[in-house]
Amino acid sequence: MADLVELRLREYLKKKSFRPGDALPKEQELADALGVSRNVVREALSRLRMLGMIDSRKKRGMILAEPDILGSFERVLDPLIMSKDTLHDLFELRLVLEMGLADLIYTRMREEDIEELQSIVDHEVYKVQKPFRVEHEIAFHGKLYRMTGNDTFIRFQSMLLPVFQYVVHYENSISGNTAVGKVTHRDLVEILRTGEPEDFRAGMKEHLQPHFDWLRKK
Amino acid sequence: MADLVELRLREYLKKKSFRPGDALPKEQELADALGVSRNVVREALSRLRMLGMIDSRKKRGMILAEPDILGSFERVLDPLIMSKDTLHDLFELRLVLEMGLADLIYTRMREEDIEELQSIVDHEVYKVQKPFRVEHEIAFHGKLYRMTGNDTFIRFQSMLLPVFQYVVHYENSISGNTAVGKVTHRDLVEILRTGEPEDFRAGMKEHLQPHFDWLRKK
DNA sequence: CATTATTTTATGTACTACAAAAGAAAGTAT
DNA sequence: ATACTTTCTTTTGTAGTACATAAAATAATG
Repeated sequence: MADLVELRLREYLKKKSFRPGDALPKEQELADALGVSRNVVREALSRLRMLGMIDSRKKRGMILAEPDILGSFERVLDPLIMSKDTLHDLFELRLVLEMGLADLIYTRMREEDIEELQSIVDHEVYKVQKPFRVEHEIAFHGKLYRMTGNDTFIRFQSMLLPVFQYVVHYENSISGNTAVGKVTHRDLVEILRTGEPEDFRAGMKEHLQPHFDWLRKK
Repeated sequence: MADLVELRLREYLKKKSFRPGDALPKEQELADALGVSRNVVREALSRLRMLGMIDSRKKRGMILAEPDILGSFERVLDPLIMSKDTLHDLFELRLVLEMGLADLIYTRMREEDIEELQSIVDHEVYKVQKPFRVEHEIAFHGKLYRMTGNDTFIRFQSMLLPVFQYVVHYENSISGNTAVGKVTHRDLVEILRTGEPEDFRAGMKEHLQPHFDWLRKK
């Protein structure tokens, strides 16, 4: 019944339209008000605390805080305990995100971003073993996400990294070698320099084409 | 220090490489092993239970379960307690998702999906007040997400709905009226029938153009 | 008036006790 | 001997008490 108390607390916070920084009633009062023991209230509060919705200090009581949207997400994103289906779903999600990035990137990118991307592809070493390949992928695509200037986005993508690695590994074990698209990272940088968002989307599609092919095969 | 215990439990589960369905040690044993009271262990367990990582039944003990990736997410996605910045980030995320959907949709869509989309646009009433407009948006774009056949995706989008409404409302309060793109839902359906993924992406871009313009203005 | 000491108060942790549920075991009847 | 019922037994779930700890509020002191 800690579930219920959690729900009640949530409703309470909503109803009273608390703003971040406001103080909450003390644990014992909440327990009395809800007709449960302080123990149960603490379990529920512990959950909200984990989600970053509240912050509690001794004596001062508890304060409503701005929840960290992605914090809770990170805790369950462990490829080891995810079903293969979910992993696959997240892999597709990542593909969709990369395909949709173009407009946001073009809206926000600066000259120095291009330079950094160029530097990243210049440091890429070809025909190396898998671990390094994955590193390159992360460096390049990670920079693309950062260029959106969207913090939630950036964190989201870094959370999806282990999932990505896992699926790439899985993909490898089937087809034997890492699939590489016709459009390289270097090509994408060139497109960013001279092309339009549509061109970049088309290039990214080519770059990711092996993954899309793999999807279709399944 | 429930934070710590939570972390420890998580490490423990990872180290022992438990599979869903396996039984966990009982609460008292965990408490003894970690050198804390059963109370603290319960707080940590309560968190994991909330995340869907474990499932506990009386007498039978606790079982490791497959976490519900998005369940925890839903709990904090309340526009009321989110900062304006985060809301904005999520709005952008939604735009990116819609722009990237094309390929997945084309890979999975069936004839009856088109029919349903057609039915949705046929029922749209023009020049109606805002609440209905939002309803149409949800019906149409929601169907697009469902056409991907990706459950995680579908749930993710339904979670983002309130965020979307909130931002649309905010957008309205600034520009005075709801911005509408040159490409309508009806046009998009037609593209799905006869066009290629690239055409759909271009159409979607036009459809969402007012939102992108709004982003640039900020 | 400033600074220090004391008190008060709310959270954090530990421990005990008991209710409830559900599997395990024992007992009984056909 | 098997099927059914009854009685343990065990483990989670809830309640309540006690005390440590930290920090704010208040009192005391120079």
